[in-house]
Formats: sequence, C-alpha cells, structure tokens
Amino acid sequence: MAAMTILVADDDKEIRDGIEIYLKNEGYRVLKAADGREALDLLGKEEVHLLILDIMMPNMDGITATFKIREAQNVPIIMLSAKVEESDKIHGLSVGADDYVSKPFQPMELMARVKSQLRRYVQLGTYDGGTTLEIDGLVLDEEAKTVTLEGAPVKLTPTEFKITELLMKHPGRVFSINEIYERVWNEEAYNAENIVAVHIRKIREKIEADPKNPRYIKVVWGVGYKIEK
Amino acid sequence: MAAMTILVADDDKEIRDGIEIYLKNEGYRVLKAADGREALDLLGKEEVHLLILDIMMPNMDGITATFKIREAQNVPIIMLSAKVEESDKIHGLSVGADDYVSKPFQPMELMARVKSQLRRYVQLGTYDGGTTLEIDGLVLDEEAKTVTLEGAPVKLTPTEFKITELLMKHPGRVFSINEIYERVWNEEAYNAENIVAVHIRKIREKIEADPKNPRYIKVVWGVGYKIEK
DNA sequence: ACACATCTTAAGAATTTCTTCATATTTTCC
DNA sequence: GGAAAATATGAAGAAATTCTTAAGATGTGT
Repeated sequence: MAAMTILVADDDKEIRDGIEIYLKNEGYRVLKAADGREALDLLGKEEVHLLILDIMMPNMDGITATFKIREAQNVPIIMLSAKVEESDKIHGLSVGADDYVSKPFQPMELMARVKSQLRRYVQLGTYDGGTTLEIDGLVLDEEAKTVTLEGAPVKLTPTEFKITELLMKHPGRVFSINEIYERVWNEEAYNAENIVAVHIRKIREKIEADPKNPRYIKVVWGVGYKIEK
Repeated sequence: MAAMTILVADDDKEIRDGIEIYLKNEGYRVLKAADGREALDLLGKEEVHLLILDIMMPNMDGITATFKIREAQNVPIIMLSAKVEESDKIHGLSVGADDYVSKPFQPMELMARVKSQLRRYVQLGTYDGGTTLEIDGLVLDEEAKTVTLEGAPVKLTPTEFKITELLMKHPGRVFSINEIYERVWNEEAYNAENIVAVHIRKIREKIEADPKNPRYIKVVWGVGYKIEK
C-alpha cells in the first residue's frame, strides 16, 4: 500500500515535530499545520488519511475544525488535549472525532491509536467524491449544492439540502430521526423529533407534487424516513 | 435500526449490572458474561455488535479474549482496566481493541465511546447487518425495513417487522414466547403470551396465504414459534 | 440597524400501531 | 372422549408516532 498521509495540527512546534518523528518512523507521510485554519487549507489540497488535531489552537480550535471537516469528509480524526476533563472527551467524540488522547501522552500510545484507526479506515476503502446523485428525476449535485426535479431547479436551504443528501446517498435505507439529526447537525439528538419532522415537511413541500402521498421521502412508521431506491 | 446488542464482560457483577443499566437506557440489548470464556461462548451463539471487556478476568483475560475474537470477527471492542499504566493501553489497542477506558470511569464517557464505535462500525459497513434475509419466497430487507412475499410488498408494523426479523435471522430455531418478547421489546417478559400471540397472528394474516396452515411461522406446541429453514 | 431567510420551538390534530380482554379453537394427555 | 393447557381470534380503547400550523428566535447580508 502507498504511504498513508497523516496531518498533524498543533500550535506547539515541538509537539508537531515530535509526533512527526514517530510517525515517519512508522512509515507514514506527515503534513503539519500550526492551527485549524491551516489544517483545513491543507486538507483541501492534499489527500489525507488521518488527522491528529490539538483542541486548543489559535485561529480555529480542533473541535470547530472537526466539525467543518465532518461536513465533507469521513477521515479518521484523533484529538489531542491538555485538558483532562471528561466533558472535553465527550464533546470531542460526539462532535465527530474518532478517538481522544490527552496530553501528556506516551508517543507509543498515540502510535497505537493511529494504527487502530487507520486499520479501520483502510478496510472500507476511501471516501466518496462529490458527484451527483439521481433518483427518479430528482437530481442532487453535491459539488454545486443544487437540486433539480425533472430538470426544474429546486431551492433547498442548507439543512434541507443536507437531509436530502443523506437520504439520497443511501437510497432505500431507513434513517431514524435521531440518526438524521446526529448526522446532519453533528450533535447529540435530544428532542429532535419535531425539528426533523418540520424540515422533512418543508422538503416535501418543495419536491413532492403531493406531500400527502410522497413519491420520494417516505416515512417508515416507528422507524424513520427513507428515499426509495 | 434494530436494537444493537452489546456484550459486557467483567468479573465484578456490580460493574456488569451498572453498565447494563446505562446501556439499556440508551436502547441497547445487553448480554453479560463473568469472564472471557463465557464471553466467547455467548459470542458464538448470539449476534453481538460491540464488546466491553475487562482486562483482568478469571478463566480468560480480556486481552486473550480480544486476540481470539479478532481471529474470526471484526466487531468493535472497548477494553476496561483498573490499571492506569500506559503499557496496558498500548497492549490493548495493538492487540486489536478499538478503544480503551480505565477504571474508574464516568458512565457517560463510556456511553459516548460506545456510540462513537458503533457509529463507526455501522457507517463503515463493517457491520453486515444491512443485508437481506430470504426464506422460500419471503424476503426481508433490514436496511429498507421492507418485506416482500413472492415479490409483492408486505406492509408490516415495527413490532411485526422485528418479530419476523428475529425468526428469519435464525431459521429453524424455536423461540419461546418469552424470548421473543424479551428480544423484541427489550424488557422483562411478564404476561407476554397474549401480546406475542396477537402479533404473530397479524403477521400471519399478512404473509400466510392460509393462516390456519402456516407456511412460514409455525408453532411448536408448548415451546414457541419458528420459521422453517 | 434593518430586512430577509432560515431554523427552532410548541401545541394540537391526524394517523397508525399496540395492548387488553373476552371468547373461540386447537392440541395434548389421560 | 373429555379435561386441561396452549394458542388463535376479534374488536375496541389506549398509546405512540407523525403531521401540521404558526409564531418566535437566530442568523446573514446590506
């Protein structure tokens, strides 16, 4: 397998360089960033297979960065933090990070976690490029963020777009309301029923000729919503 | 999504039961084992989606168990340990565990990690539960939550679907009424006879041409129900 | 600061599903 | 064949889930 690329983002240069040494030693290619903004920029230009993000960084902290990254990518993220508080761990994990290591850490522990995450990641293959999805006359362009129905443009709000995108990416699969909420909003679902229901209705108003008998977004009673294959 | 099953192995009964309460509260089905050997036995009989293994257990420790499990399965494993030593963490992770929590732990942290691992497991498709089951013209799609009979769609309610799913997942095996109740409702069976019988009847109405002489769901007098292989 | 679009919250209505109970039928065993 | 146990059925009220409407909150750009 070609060398995996790992992006290390930490404002402390010593830590960046230290981690780099260990990673290179394991045969990985390493990119470095001093803050979240830099990390995002690099991520746009290079193919990265795993990120190690410090939580506290100038410009953009690790949690915000994770949030942004998760909007587009599914790459494994390991968070670093000096804080030992549990609340941070939970926050990091629920925001979309895949693992969490608190400073100071044993380099070998970090290496073990990198391997663990990478093993997972590789097994699936890679992520999906932003193409267009089409289902029975409904076309969604992930790059242009547009939707057309039988050729006619449909104007969806960002949230509506994300929900539609999620459902169209997995046609036929049923998503529970909580799952929709967690994957679109990127946070714990709490009392999400109403919120999701309202958005579903708005989407239906826009893409369904007869919202009472929806052609695309169907409800599976007691389970969730889906778009037919 | 059908309830995920989590296997908790710890030699301390209090910890097992404590974790169980939190997990059930989140809607998971919970199996318990007092040592590694028991855990492996259960794993052979039941479908498990995630394991929480204590490192120090009689008969077979968590690390050995992880090693054995990894020979056959790729299910997420979270390790528990009273030791705080880094060496254990590394050992645990490199042996094949997916995450590590040291005792004493905050229950909420453990829950966050369970969710995180499970989300990953499901999302990466490592989880093969999204397939279809078929028995003699009766097809059940676990992802789409649909059932077809000789190609014609059959509309089942959530409870009916879960019962059918359970029986079809283990064709030929007889499930007692109590077992059906406990696995579908995820709670203690108390006076469950009637309720299960009513649902069985409704399912038969929908999938049996002649409910009097059922082709799929057969009763084993005095024992329970099964679907023929 | 203002106008505009979007998101969230709340509450009741509409719908679907679950449970209960009474009664009927079938099977087993003596 | 008859009694006891187990399962099957029908219908109605209870419960849960989703839908709808509308108003208030939040955010964005000018």
